[in-house]
Amino acid sequence: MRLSRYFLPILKETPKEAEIVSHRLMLRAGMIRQQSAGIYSWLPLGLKVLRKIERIVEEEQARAGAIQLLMPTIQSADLWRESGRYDAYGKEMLRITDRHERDMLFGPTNEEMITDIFRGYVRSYKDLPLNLYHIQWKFRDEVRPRFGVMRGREFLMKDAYSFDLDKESARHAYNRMFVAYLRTFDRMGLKAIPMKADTGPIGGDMSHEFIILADTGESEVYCDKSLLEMAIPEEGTDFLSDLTPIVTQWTTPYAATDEMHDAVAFEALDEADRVSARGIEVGHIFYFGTKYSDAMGAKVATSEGTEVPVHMGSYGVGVSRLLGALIEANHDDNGIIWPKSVAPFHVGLVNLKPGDDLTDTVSEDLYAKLEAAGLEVLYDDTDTRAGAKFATMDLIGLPYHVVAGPRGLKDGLLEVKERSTGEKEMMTPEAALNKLTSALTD
RNA sequence: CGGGGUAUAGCGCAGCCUGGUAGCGCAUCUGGUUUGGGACCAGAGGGUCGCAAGUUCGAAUCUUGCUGCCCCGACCA
Repeated sequence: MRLSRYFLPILKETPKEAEIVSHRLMLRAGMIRQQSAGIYSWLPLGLKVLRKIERIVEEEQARAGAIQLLMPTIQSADLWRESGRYDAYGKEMLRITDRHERDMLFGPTNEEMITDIFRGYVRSYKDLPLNLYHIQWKFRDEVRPRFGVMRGREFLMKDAYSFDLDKESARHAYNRMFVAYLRTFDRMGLKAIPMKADTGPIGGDMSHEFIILADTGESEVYCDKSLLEMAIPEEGTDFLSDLTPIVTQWTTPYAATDEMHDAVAFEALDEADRVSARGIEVGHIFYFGTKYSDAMGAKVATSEGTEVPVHMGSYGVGVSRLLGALIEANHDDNGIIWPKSVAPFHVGLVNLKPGDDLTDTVSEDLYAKLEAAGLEVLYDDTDTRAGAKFATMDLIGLPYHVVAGPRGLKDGLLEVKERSTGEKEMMTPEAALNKLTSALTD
């Protein structure tokens, strides 16, 4: 992409409403635009990152056996009356009336609708287990939206729903999502720690929040230091096998959010192993048994020919929130530092002197070759000063910057800079091409 | 939902107290000089002063009501 043809509205000054660093940087880097409290337009650069995150989520969901579909944002109130939540949900649910005076709502979540889909088609235990998910915009009319996309009213969420014959198989479904989440966040370069969460009326030990440690987190969290270094399940993990050992490994060390915190158990740890920090919740997995299948009549026939309500679980990832969490975890004074897996572009190629034959020729050639090698390149071909170009590149945080200027090209050299370390190295265009392709394609 | 704050050009702000035709920096446009870490000079364009009512000869400024947005707390992917 040529920067001269792109839409990248960079702000030099920080809008005053932005308090936390991720919100500031997203606004300054031209990723989002606030349209109303807690409601944002996603500008091209922000949308690109959002899509990369979605892609990773989709790949890991598929690996774990979840099937993607898409449900609407607008739902009928009748479904929610069946489950009893129409009245129970409260003011967070945005209620809408259509032209026929029918009660509708903008979905804050989709348990009712997925249960309706399930009961409409599935009749037999032979069709289980089943895990259906979608990535769709949700609306929760938060009293106080804040922190940019970290607590918006409209937000993009991945929500998966599992259906199983009994509690034991539901546990396997739960474990599959547990492992998928470990891998998903790891692939984004995030350390997400599963922490015991409140299970509500169901009880048991089948609810975990996945928490990123960051100073600007909304809640206080406590965990055993060993969790920070624990190995992530491999790509080749067999999701059909018993995943209990992995889940046990990850749930045995102490880890809890504020509301589940057990100070006695925590202080039993060696002092050096105690981590207490702020956390951002980016995922939440939950087993809720037959709550909705009972209320809505989602039953299947067993091998004995009897009918039983299915056991369900739900598994959420805050996709849009993850952008905020990623920036909170990866930035410096100059701007964002994107992990390679979610960067909007892999390389920022800076032509320091557009109009100069040498820099133009070398830049255009390298631009074409990098793209041909499958890399996404933001090519700064604009006629602005060097300082402004560098500042922009640092702000938007692409993993590698390549600078083509007259000074280096006298000797046939470009400068290649790694954004995360700040390390700069002079090399020929061929060497730069090799270095970047090997660093960014794996 | 309780408490606090704020609203003036795309962004950041001054002006308001003490009413008299709206200003600064950045950004934008034109011309020139510049050119390796957010250049300089000269000129130009751009504002229903959040909305409504009131007071007044006259309201950004005073009064009342409404609305938006932000912050702190209690709740949530």
